[in-house]
Amino acid sequence: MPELPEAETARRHLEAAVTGAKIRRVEVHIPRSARAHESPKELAALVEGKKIARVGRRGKAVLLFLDGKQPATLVIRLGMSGHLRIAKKGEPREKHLAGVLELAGGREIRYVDPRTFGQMVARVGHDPDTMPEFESYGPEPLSKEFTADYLKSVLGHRSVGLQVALMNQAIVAGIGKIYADEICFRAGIRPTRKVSTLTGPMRQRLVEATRGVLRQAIRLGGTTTGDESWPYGRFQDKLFVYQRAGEACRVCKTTIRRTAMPGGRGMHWCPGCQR
DNA sequence: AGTTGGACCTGACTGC
DNA sequence: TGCAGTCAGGTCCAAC
Repeated sequence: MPELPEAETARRHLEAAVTGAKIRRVEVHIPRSARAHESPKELAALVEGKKIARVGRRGKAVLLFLDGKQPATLVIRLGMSGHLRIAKKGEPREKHLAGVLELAGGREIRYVDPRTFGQMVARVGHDPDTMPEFESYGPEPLSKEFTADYLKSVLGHRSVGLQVALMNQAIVAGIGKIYADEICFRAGIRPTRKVSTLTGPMRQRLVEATRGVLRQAIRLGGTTTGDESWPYGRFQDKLFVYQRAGEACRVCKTTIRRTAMPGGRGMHWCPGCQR
């Protein structure tokens, strides 16, 4: 499921392959994937005929910065099964092909999204901070703004558990279930711990664990899980707790537990390593 | 305001 | 073998 490291891997892939390319035409095959727009035509009108000046990222979203008469940005939110690939025009269509960006020269960027939780949104301008998608977003976890002091200011008065807080995009952008579990493990803190009770050293460990886990995952191309929608990753071999309930902790041999979190979803953690 | 839970969606998996 | 039921989770929205 694409979180920050998977979005960053996709960003780097696209940056190398399509920077400078012109988008001739946009096709929307799953209308729901353009649901932020009145119609797919509105999306196409903002994108067609423009050049990909740069490929960026904000949280879990990939951003295509487009130059033309009216500069614009195509925001691609991958949802939980979204996947971007470069194809040659005429290659067989994927089963859940949601959208196609046809490039000058016979290639195309294909956006495939079986569960259709993701979407493509075109916005005017190049500044993510002006776009409704990112209005409430917190800092990038790999930026200088993400510090122990910042965490103190934003978590001090909250009663939610740590894993829920890490997945809140308004607190920090780009973290989902896999990395929230792994960050809590590496920081040595239980995912259920109420964030208002975190100590100063714990907040410092969280900042370091977040950076360490995300950087390593980016280096390894993200995480590939069972549903093969993300074929690039090697971080799955480095997981300590995510989807390892019932198995022995790789550090202390304690059995990894799965505990239901609000919403009925599970969090994975090691009773031996996490306090 | 912060928190919780349901809804959206499809493929993979489980159990009969 | 096949079919129904359950789970997975990013994000939004309604309700407490």
